[in-house]
Amino acid sequence: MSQSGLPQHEADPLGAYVVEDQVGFLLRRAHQRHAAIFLETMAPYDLTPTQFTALIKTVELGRVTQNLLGRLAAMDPATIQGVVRRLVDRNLVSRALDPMDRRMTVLVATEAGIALAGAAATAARAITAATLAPLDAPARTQLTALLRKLA
Amino acid sequence: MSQSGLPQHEADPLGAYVVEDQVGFLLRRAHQRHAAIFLETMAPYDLTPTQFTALIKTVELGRVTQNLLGRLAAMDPATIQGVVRRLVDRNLVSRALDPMDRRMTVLVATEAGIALAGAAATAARAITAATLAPLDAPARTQLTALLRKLA
DNA sequence: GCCAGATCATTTGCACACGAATGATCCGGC
DNA sequence: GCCGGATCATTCGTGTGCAAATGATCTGGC
Repeated sequence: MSQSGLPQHEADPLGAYVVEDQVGFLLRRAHQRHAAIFLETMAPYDLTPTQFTALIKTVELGRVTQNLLGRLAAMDPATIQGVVRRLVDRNLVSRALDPMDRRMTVLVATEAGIALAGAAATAARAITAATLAPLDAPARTQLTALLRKLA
Repeated sequence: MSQSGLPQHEADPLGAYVVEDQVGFLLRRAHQRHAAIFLETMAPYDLTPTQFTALIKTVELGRVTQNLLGRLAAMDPATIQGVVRRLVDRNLVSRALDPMDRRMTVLVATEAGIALAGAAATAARAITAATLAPLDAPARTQLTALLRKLA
């Protein structure tokens, strides 16, 4: 009852479902590859993608609340907490209490943080380029536009 | 020395670098959103994206080595180890020693695993559709093609 | 036969990622 | 004024994700 050409298995219970063709699988792979490129290129500055994003946004904003920073950098409160703690431990960001609202701690990038952010931003351009290297110029623009809509 | 219209900060040390426009940031956001959709839709089957992928591939292949499964499912040995352990704990996959090569353990999906994979594959189609919902049909095809090239 | 190098699986350590729960604080409405 | 609901930050538990190290085993070359 199994004379089909299928590999050592009777019927296919998956109904022609192919994991490798699904957006989710492809997104996970692409994200993994980018993370690998990021960590290697950013190694001199010892910043992870999330740490880099949080630092950049803090520099941009001047003063931010931790939760707000998390929302802007796409991290939930539980995640941004650890990220900020590591930045504070390295003296790239400083905490200050907000006298107006004692629930909040205001974050400000230190001089060292601003300097590192500037240098790291240059590396980040190279990371974007390396990630998009398999695509030609129009395809890069297209991909970016499509991903933005997906958000 | 700061009469520009920039927000409460002197010069911009980032050189017009905008994190939100980088592929890495967009990939991370898109991946997060997909994961959220996945977990919610797959809740009845209690499978994470990686667990689902590993299960599907095991069902497809009939018999696999753990490391090979990891390579096919885009997970390194350290990661696939935990994923497979959880599947084995739930009796969706069984382990067997390979008498030909005592380093390897051969994985086979159980009846329950095959049945669950079939049901979950249906949910997975809905997940792909929901993830791509913000895009029209041609854009979906385009995005999938672009992501594939990026891998 | 044997040994060097490769491969398999596991473990440890660190860093996201998020749901859920907690305690402190703020705010609007009454 | 006070109280219920919202917001801020933290913690816990679970699950990826990967580098690096380990021990067991296989393989090719000699």
